[in-house]
Amino acid sequence: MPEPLLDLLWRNRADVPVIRRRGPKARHSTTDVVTLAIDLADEDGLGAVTIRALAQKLELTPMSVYTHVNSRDDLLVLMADQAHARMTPTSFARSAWRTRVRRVADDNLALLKEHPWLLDLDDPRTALGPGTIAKYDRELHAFDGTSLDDVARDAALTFVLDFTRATAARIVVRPATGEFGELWEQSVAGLVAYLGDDLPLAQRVGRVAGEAMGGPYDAERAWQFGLARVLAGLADLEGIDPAPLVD
Amino acid sequence: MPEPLLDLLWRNRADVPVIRRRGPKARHSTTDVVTLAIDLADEDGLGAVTIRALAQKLELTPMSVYTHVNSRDDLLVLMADQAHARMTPTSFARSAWRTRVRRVADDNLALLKEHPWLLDLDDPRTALGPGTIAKYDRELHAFDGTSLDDVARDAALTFVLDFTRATAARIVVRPATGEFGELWEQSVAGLVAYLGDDLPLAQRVGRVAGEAMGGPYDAERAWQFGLARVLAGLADLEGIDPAPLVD
DNA sequence: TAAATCTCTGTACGTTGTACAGTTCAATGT
DNA sequence: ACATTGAACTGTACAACGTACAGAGATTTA
Repeated sequence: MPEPLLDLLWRNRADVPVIRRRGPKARHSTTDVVTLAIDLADEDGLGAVTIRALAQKLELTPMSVYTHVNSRDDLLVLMADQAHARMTPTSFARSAWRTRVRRVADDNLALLKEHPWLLDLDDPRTALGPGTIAKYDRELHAFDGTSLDDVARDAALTFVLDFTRATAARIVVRPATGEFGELWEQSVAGLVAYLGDDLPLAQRVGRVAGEAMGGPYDAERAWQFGLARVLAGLADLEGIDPAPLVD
Repeated sequence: MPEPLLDLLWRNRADVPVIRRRGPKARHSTTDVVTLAIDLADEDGLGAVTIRALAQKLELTPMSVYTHVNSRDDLLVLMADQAHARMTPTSFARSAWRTRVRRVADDNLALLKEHPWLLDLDDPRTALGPGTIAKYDRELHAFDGTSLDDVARDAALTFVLDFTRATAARIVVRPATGEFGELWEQSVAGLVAYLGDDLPLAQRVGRVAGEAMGGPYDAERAWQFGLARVLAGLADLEGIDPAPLVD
């Protein structure tokens, strides 16, 4: 039986590693397993990460996968932590907090674009992993030099990351083409008939926003809109807002 | 075979209803089916909404459920729309936009507390339903009298709702007690050992934020923090911000 | 009365996670 | 040297899921 999740998460520790195990050597390392699982998820989403598919990639039988992880849920946590650990953050250099926060948001958006399946994953145990904790620490430093106390600092970071995640979800999952597109258009046509002249505001705004969404520039625009709101909201908290130096 | 999803969503229309169907009368209305499905979800989450469980509640065989809905996915969309339709919004009265936006956020938080499963549901077809569209229209009106154009109005509402959803997700899903609690404490104990003295900022902030989260007041505090940021961010957009009248 | 078209049923299939009982093999204790 | 231990791996099997498909029975329409 594999080690508990916590130990698997921290498997790259310098401590206590080299107790030669008995039995045959494992054909794959834990990292191999997790990496291949991430490949599956990157290609076809979390749904494609089945024990059987993973076993095939590893050239093992399905049940042998359980030699390496205790359950599929544990595997997903390991995947998330590895993704967080492998993230390559933009340096904060000597920039003002606004710029640093912007970098945090941009980096997280990039992360979620690269690994959209992270959006479908919400296991609190992810917070136990070294990759996730290191990311948390790094991003907390974005607020260095501000007047935020510890609780506010955590809340502010959460605020930024929640925004990023929500917007990423809207940017990233865009099938919207192919034969699904036709079905959608049909539905919208029928919808117009049902709506008639009711709810004019919703119709007008929905149409405008929908058209804008068709264009390639809107995802970016929504992102900039929201990010500017986030920064303004946080600046308000600062009271006296040091003029952005690098923006 | 049941009608297409769009027609099921709009089944309460005054138009075209009374064409007497042939065969036997259905033992349940579509609304019955959806209501019972919502009951299941309210009690035990979306995972409890299985065709078989629903069939049992309806005193039908599993396959008979498909007389009323085309698929489980369609059912979920119907559930979401009904939840939106049954929402009882707080009146805007004659309040300032800040107050109105606050009401929108509060109402949505209440909705998500009542139906946490809405957090697990992300089918774009929900936007086709009358309940959802009416909600969209009502909430867009929160920005009446501001300088926002249509695109910005949609973006602003999205911004508020995304924040609400993210915070609700953190507030609502709190098992955290029972025997799971022990397992968690064990993990945290082990985690402390692994962490040692590394990442002091993450440790300090994480501890403080974590302790605050234990207390009953913090969920509320995070909510107020974020909501204040959202309002400040939007106020910034307004440029000249009319003093809040009712706050 | 016959045809059409509904509701509802029973059986069955494919896919999923994974429990359980082995088999094989390398390191350890004697 | 040899038995013991424990780890890696395998094969079979089960329960739960969504739902395809073929029909049975009821009720309206021609």
